[in-house]
Amino acid sequence: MTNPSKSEVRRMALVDKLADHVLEHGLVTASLRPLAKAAGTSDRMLLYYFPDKAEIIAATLQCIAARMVAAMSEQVAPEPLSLDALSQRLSAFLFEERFWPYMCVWLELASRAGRGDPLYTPIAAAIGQGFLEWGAAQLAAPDAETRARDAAKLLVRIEGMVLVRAIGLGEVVERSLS
Amino acid sequence: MTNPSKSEVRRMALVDKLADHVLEHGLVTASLRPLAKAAGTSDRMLLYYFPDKAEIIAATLQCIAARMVAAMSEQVAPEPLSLDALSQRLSAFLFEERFWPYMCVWLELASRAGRGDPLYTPIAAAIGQGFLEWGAAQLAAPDAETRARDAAKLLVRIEGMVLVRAIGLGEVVERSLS
DNA sequence: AAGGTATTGTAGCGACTGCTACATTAATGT
DNA sequence: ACATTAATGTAGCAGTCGCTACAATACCTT
Repeated sequence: MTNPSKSEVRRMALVDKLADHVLEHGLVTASLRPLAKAAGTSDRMLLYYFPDKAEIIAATLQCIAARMVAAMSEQVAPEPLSLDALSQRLSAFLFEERFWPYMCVWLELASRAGRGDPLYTPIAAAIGQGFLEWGAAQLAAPDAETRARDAAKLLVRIEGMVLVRAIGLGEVVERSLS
Repeated sequence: MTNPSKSEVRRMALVDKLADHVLEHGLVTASLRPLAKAAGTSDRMLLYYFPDKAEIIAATLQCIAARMVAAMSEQVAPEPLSLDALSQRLSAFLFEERFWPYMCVWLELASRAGRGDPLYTPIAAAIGQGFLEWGAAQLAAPDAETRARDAAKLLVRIEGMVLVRAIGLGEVVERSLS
């Protein structure tokens, strides 16, 4: 059922602009009026298209996650890679300037999920799971067990690199890859 | 110069209670009135002992960091350990219930530092550096270069485990350690 | 006891928060 | 052309934010 019911289309266009704003400024400053202004509308209209702020943020984060998934789909290697090779490759593009905003939002999301916030926890878990599967599909592994373990190691590694870089220790990330 | 100038003592006692509150509820809800209530005083008094909120938070975070450092000092192994062994040992106690609040605050701190916030960035970097040195001192390594590299790997690994666990994928952390 | 300083309470300011009531305009179907 | 619904603006509410002016108390020195 294609359901582009006009208002649905409008909602999506709105969410797209909201995603831009959140990627640029983060979740901390994501209050209704600034968000609305960034989307070229009013807080009134945001709450016309969505029941409340929580749903606005959820939709925005899902949009951001979808963009990230799309970007990562383009990054599939032509052939399976070892854990080290994939770590290297992954870090190389996750730290590109255009991707870093996603990582920043991802960190904010994780920090909220860590506190058990019911809005953010399931979204974060889903995205993490997506990362994990993406990695598992790219890894060269002799058997399923090794694949699962290496995928777990990969996830831990890249998330660690993201966090370490976020706190300004980018050179430590480099050193860890050597 | 011991400078327990009465008001200094009072300040420190205050900060101690603020640290408790932040560890329990996080930075998101750390606004003046709730903080003051948790410390058994008023927002008015918080701003009597500190010039502004930024300094209050900075002092509180430094207190939290100091507690963490103290806790980790007790966790030194009797002898140098391999990277894997130390990872295991470290994760074992960082994920204890009493330490997890520190990790949650640490995540919040990192997410703010990632956005370049001038208040949080230097504090986060200093704590990260501390982690790094703690690890380097515990690692068994044939030479300085290996030690530095392994310490970097250790930091990335444990930060990754913290983040992955925060998003609810604790079992992935386990798998990555196997 | 007097005077000065350190500490604390009360009250509030202006800005912002999520959200809503009410009214108006625009689009749509009949 | 008219009635109905969808979309939007205006205004505001009750609450919170960081912060401050003013006044009162408590304490300490002389």
